Amino acid sequence: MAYRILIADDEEMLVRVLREHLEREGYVVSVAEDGAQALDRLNLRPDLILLDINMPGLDGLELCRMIRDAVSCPIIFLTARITEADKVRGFRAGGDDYITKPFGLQELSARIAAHLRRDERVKSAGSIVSSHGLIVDLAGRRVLWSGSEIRFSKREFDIIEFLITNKNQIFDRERMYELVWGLDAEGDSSVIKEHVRKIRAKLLEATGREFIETVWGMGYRWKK
Amino acid sequence: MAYRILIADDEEMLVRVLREHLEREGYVVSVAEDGAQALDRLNLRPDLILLDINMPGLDGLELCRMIRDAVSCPIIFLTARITEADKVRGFRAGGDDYITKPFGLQELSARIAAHLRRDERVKSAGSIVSSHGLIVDLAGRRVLWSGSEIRFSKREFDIIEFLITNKNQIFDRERMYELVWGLDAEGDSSVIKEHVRKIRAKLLEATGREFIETVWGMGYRWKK
DNA sequence: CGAAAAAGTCAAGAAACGGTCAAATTTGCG
DNA sequence: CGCAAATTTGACCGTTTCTTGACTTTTTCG
Repeated sequence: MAYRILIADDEEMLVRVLREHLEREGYVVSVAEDGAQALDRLNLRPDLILLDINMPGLDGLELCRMIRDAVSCPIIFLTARITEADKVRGFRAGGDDYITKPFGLQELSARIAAHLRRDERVKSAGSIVSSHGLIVDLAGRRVLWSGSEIRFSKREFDIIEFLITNKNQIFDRERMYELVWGLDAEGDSSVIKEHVRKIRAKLLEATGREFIETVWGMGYRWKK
Repeated sequence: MAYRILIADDEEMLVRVLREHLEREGYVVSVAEDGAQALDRLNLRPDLILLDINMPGLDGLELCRMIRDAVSCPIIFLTARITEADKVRGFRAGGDDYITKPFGLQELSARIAAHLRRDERVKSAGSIVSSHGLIVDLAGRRVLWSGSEIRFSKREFDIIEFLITNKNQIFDRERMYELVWGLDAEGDSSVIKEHVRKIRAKLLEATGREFIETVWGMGYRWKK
């Protein structure tokens, strides 16, 4: 299946060239001309986003953060010129790479391919996710905080893994129960209340922070 | 629950064959013979639309855009022949796929299935819809306005989600009650008055704008 | 104008939900 | 088998949210 690339840029000429080039390489391209449209187009679940950092409307970095909240695909900034400070801010906001205008199409293609490959690897490897300094090692099934391990039982880790890999999404207890215990599981989803309590207690004790948020009537979510 | 497919095409023979074939595959099929009828049938909330691009009356692309304004389901164009330029225009107008006549029923089935699967993924993954700067995060079940969150209760969010994903359509309270609470719900649809009041108050307080419009005697609609 | 229908407002009781705890049951392991 | 840890269950309580019904305002139309 073809990779989907979202171009968020308002320079018509540039967009036209990019679209043509990328479509020739077999990508499915969609375009957004401003921030709001870009957010809207996330519906299409792009595999990679090319984001012009200077678009009308929303601030580019802010936009990047919002995109990051919704999808996890690589984001490459397109930008006129860039300082070291810009770079740092960009990476903080969740960008993965920069390419400064004007750029060659060959170079762009190479970077896109690299990111897609890397993303593919990460997805399949199942590895480490971190969240405000908390390191969750999915392969090793351990949670680390400033060097030392916080111990969780199997169920507890299952729940953490589930929530953290679906960061910022909300799941009610029914749904979590189905997805963590399995569709065919019988039993009462209210067990989750108890597990969540334990997880929270351990995390709070070790880190002093709250990671799991309750949204009344809707469910739980892992804070970004 | 069976998927609903809307066929918008005026060639009687073709429609008859399609209907029979799709019904045999378990879909619920409805047919529109011109643009106006197609728009009307959107009430049935189809899960996918097969749209003949050359129908009497409205221009096909224009029709596609109007459909797109109202519903978000996949739209597959049925067309006699197609150039690259047509394709681009079609995608711009919000089409998702093309299939050129004459086509095999097998191929059509495959494409339909693929789109329904993808759409299901998107729906369950949840996504983001924006409306005049208001950002509704379906997965995170929250509403953002210029960076900060406007809090809504579950029912309130359900209603917002429903209206905004059916932008520009009007729903009377009965219908909204059925579709948001569920067909089997018992109770009085006049609760909606109260929820709408709360939603409006919160939105107005935060944004200074009206998003939900009352159409006297008809119902409510989310302003485009 | 004036009556009837539709929509909006408000307050209060009902219902649903989440957090907590302790006790019961199951599981893993020596 | 038998112990300890993990998991599940059920009950309770304070809170938040939902619903209801009475009442007011707005709109329509004879």
